[in-house]
Amino acid sequence: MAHMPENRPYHHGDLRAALLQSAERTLREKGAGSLSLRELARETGVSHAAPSRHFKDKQALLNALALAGYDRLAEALAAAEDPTLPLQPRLTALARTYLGFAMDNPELLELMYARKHDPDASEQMTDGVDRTVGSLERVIADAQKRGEIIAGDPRHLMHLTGAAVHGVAAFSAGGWLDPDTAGDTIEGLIHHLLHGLMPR
Amino acid sequence: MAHMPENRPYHHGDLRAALLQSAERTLREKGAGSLSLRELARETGVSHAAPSRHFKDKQALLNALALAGYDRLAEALAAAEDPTLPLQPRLTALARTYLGFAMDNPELLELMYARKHDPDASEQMTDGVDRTVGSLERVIADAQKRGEIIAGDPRHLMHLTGAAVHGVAAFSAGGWLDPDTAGDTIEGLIHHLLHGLMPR
DNA sequence: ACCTGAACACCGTTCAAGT
DNA sequence: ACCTGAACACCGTTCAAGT
Repeated sequence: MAHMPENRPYHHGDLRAALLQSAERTLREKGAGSLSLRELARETGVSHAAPSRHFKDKQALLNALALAGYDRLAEALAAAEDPTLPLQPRLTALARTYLGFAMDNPELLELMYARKHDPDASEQMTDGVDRTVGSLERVIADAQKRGEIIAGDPRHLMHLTGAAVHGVAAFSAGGWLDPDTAGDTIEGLIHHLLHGLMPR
Repeated sequence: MAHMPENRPYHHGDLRAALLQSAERTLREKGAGSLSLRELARETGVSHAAPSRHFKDKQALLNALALAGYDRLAEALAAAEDPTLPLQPRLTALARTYLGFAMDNPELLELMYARKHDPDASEQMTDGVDRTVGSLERVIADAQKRGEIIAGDPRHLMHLTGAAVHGVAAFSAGGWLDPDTAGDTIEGLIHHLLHGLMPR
């Protein structure tokens, strides 16, 4: 009458991780709007009340997804950071990486920047944003030291550059910018930010 | 026993407009997440099934809200357009207007750029974006004619500039950029886009 | 510690029927 | 034409109870 393996209490090991993984699939395939805790529980083969042991409510699960997103984005940016490159290609590589993440994970990006601040989780979010834009700050500070970029508060320049890159990425991920030319647009953005739009 | 004025069939005139108005209040006060058709109907004093005569489903109501948002934004931008101004202040005025709209209507902005495309309503959305960025295109084309901006596809320059401005606005509205310095950031963005970040 | 089952108060959508 | 009332199939959240 033993109809279940005995090596785990009820399910297949780590419900929390299983829920997050299933949630990310649903997010990618059907969007954040049609993500239901009950359906998630169903897919994972667990009762509808089980998730509440791991996430106090739906928002907590969404927050966890967003935080994981920041981890992956920050990692991708760190991997794209190449201090041996000249300034412009170095910045362009970062911007292209951000754009790539946005187009591969449009729903996740939306979630990451959604204004649903559990005032406590909002700390972690701000930290996620900081880590994400942090690679930019290093590049800018470096370039200033070498005199390749004008002086000025590096955080101000970072915010401005980061926001601009995010704007192109958000437009592209949202479908308002032709995906085929999004790469050119982001390249043009970096170029014109560095050289200016005015003649000479 | 006449407990209702006879000059209207059931409710107070224009249910569609009443629903939209009530929805926009809820959007501003409690966010898009807690916007329910049933509660809207309750507030408007009508049965929960009544809204369906005016909006085929919830998404249709959200689309209508977003479209109204584009109308208001495009109108504000058109009002801020001053062809007698020199290039930089002229662009800065547009960017500041966009930023102001974003900070006054953060939830509405999110809705306007949400990727929930009923493939039919998506046409109207794209049109809304076009009208919104359209004022930018005129400024850029003008400036090119006067030789104040380098030659090149004006639509490319418009997309790039528009996306950058949107990025700063989205960061500010989302709370990732200090609201007190958002104005400086957007001014810096326009300045550096025109003059470049590189020395000389 | 971790999960279940039942219960509660909500949803959006549909559809016959009323005025 | 416009709205109602009832019905259906879902939700998220909570909580006693089981293992």
